[in-house]
Amino acid sequence: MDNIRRGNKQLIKELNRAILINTILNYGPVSRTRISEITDLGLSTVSNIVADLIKKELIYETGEEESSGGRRAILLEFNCNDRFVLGIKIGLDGIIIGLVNMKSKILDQHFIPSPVKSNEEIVLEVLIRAIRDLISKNHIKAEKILGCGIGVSGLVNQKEGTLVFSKILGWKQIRFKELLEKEFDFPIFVDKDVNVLTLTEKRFGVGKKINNFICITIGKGVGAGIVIKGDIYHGSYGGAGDFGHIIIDKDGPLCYCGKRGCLETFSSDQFIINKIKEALSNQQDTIIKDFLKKKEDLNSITVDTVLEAAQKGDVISKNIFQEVGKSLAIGIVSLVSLFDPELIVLGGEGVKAGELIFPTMRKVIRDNFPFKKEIKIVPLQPGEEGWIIGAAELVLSEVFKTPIFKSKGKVAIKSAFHW
Amino acid sequence: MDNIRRGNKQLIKELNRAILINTILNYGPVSRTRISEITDLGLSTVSNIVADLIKKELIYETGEEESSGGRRAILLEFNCNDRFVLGIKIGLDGIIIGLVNMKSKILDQHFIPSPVKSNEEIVLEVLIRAIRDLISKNHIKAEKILGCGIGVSGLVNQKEGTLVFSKILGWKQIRFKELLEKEFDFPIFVDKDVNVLTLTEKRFGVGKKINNFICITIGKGVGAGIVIKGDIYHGSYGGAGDFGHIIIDKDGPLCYCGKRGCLETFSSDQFIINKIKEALSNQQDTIIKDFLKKKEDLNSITVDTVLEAAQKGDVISKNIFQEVGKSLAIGIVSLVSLFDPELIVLGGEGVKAGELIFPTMRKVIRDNFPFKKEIKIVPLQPGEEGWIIGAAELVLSEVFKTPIFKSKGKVAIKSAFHW
DNA sequence: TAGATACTTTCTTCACTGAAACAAGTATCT
DNA sequence: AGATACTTGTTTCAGTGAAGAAAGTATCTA
Repeated sequence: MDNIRRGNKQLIKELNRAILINTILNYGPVSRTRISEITDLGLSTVSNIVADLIKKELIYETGEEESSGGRRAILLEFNCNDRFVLGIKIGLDGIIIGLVNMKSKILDQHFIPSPVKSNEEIVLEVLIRAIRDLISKNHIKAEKILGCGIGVSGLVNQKEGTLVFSKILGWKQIRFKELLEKEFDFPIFVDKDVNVLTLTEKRFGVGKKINNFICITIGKGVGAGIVIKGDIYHGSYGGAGDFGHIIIDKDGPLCYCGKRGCLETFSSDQFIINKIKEALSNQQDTIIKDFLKKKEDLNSITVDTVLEAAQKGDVISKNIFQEVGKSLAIGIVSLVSLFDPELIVLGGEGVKAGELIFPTMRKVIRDNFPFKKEIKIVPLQPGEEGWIIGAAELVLSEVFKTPIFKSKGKVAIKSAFHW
Repeated sequence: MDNIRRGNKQLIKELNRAILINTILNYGPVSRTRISEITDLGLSTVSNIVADLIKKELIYETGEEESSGGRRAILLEFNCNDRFVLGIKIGLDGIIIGLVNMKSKILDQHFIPSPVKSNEEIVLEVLIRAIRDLISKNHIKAEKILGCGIGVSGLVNQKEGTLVFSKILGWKQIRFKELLEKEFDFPIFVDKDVNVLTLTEKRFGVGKKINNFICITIGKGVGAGIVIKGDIYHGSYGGAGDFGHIIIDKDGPLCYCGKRGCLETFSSDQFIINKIKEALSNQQDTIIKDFLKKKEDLNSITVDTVLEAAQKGDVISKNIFQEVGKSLAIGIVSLVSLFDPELIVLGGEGVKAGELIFPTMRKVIRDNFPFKKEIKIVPLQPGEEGWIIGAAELVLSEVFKTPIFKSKGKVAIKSAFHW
């Protein structure tokens, strides 16, 4: 209540423009009359606002509809290629950068191999060059870029736009926002990679119309993006959704995070590798042996090695994935108890092993909720687009944010509703 | 965005009235000029709205302030005793019912001993009589009652206003809303007891200015009320916050809920009783023996018995409480990993044993987060007011809800901003 | 040409706004 | 004590500009 703007003509104006633009985004191409019907705004009001928005080049007329017995309707469309957004995903393998239009369509994307194990300066240098290259290659004026969103693995301070710490990347304290904003004239937004992927699912994917859901990523680590009442939930200090570090075994083994019995100690890539190494050193019968050139070459084993073995029918390997499935299920059971979500989405590298993990996982979940009707669990198609679109969405969601709330402090980005 | 009202004069009007009433509620008694400063509304606007609200008897002038060098300010106050709300808490021991004014002050309250193990009809009958008695005893016209909030232990369907199932009360499928609304002309709101208590803390207690926090109740069961972005989070099906049934030991003992290793199997009243019985049957040395008249009278042991023993220094009993503390800590660690809240509040019967439980709990939490700065954990004073105020708040929060959102379906309650 | 549908123009309404007027006090000087 | 200046709080009133209503225009079909 306290953070709501007072009512005056300015608010009405912005609000109705927001409603109108959103209607065109969702229903477009669409006529004035139809907009009036959908939004319940007066026809003259719609006409006036439309005229204003056309003048400002935010929308444009794009032909006529078939007649339905009278004058043909003039269709309106959002001018989504007038300005652009950059979406960046920083991963262990490298950086993916994409140019995205205002309707979240990827226009161009590039991959820059990893500058991992680098320090702040080098990472930033690579990013700056990548951004400049992308902009110039697409012949876009820099002032047409609305902003840049970055998704990165680790603990992120959203407000400061810094990566506080990332175990996987081996980085800490990288001031993306501050340093990139020095270089460019558009705002930078940073968030955890899981949250970025979750955002994509919320806006365009399986979570589109769902208010409360959780998107779990399985891979090097285990994380979760939490959507509550339609928004990503970050927690008070940005650390929410640390699904990999809930405790599923109170007297379990020590985790690198300092706790005991974390889910991640039973389900991450490292767990799989450790398990298979253990099996090998116990002389257990697994075809992984045949994969190794030298017998001692244990360090060359990756999750993909084990996955391949399991897919070829190796029992030991299959069992390991099943065990991962069981542990994930235990974690999900707790998630469901706490969040009671409508949907759980599974993403990340780990879905590649889905066939091996999910059946056990689903079974354990079912067994644990005998009185509850089946919980909707949907695996995601792997791919890079999700990350880019989500990162770009960090910017777009700000641009198209409902103009009802007071903006405290200096405004990071100008809302589309008073361009 | 889709659920936001379109901008027009009506919205401006309601919005500014809402802002003004809220300002008076928060800062009152307060002058027109001060309201203008706080809200940023024009002075003439404030005067106009005030005149309107005085006419509608929502606010009134209540004397003058000391002069600060000029004309004395006329103070305005919210007319909080013009209408009333009922708050009911249904517990194992009985029903507490309270008459609450619009500023959440309890004006009268009564206790009706338990109709537990009764069927739907009897429970409803008792409630109806209790409500009638309270209203007539206080000489209040029924039309002055805005609504009635009910807090009850168990799984609640908020929308339907039903208790779906309660293990503790042994009830299922009680249609509070439907049946009580047949009897009375005001709307009924039902929520889980934990959420009701949490609501009180959010509005008036330690959580007042905190956006994200969790309120844990310890007692017959273990539950949690979750506050996210200032609102209680219910989950998609009303089951969120089932903290007692997160899994802290994946291979732990079977819980009555059908899962294995639930927190509640390590921390509820039943756990404490079972543990002490076990100790007694193992002939361990505890002064509880002396408490029992007959040696075999094991079933007379309650948590209070064990608590008394522990407070008298009984080592076995003390250890049990410490074990509870440890298990709760493990659960809280997972909560923190998932929610990253600013604050954790501890309430419920269990706080009586706080001295025995909390030190261990805090230590285990600290040990588990070596890299994290201390987490704020605040125990609550036990008492009944919290339940009543929270239950009443279920109604008041609807009455004073920000008038920005579209109300879908038929409106449950008329907002104060267009009385 | 009648009827339907889409859009535009013109005019009205009404809640906020800001400036000025008014009201009622304090401070200070004679 | 009375006059004057200043301060603070409230009301009045003309003005603004957004939505909205109604009437008019444009364009299509049958």
